[in-house]
Amino acid sequence: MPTSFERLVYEKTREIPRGRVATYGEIARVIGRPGAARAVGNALNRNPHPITVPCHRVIRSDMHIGGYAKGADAKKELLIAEGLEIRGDLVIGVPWKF
DNA sequence: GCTCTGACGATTT
DNA sequence: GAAATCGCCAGAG
Repeated sequence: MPTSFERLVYEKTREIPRGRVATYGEIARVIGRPGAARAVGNALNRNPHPITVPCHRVIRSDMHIGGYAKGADAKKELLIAEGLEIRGDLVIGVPWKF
């Protein structure tokens, strides 16, 4: 069951519009836990709402693809399908500002 | 480019 | 319940 911390993570992640991306650090910051980027990744890793939470739009602060529960490759495809460009492990996109 | 260390919350032991 | 371990990380060296 989701904790309050996880709920906040999912809530913010859901606000990311199609074609935009956000970083783990950004999310950690807006939910009031700056520096807890790892905890955010942990929450998304056990994403209990794969349908409503587009966790594939969350990438690393250096614009790298990072990881993905279903495989980084699938994450790339999803981002490409939303109109983003991926070069190697780099995501060429506009970071979403909460 | 890589490796090491730090920081945070969840899970496991 | 406390300590150890893990994770889709971040920043410095």
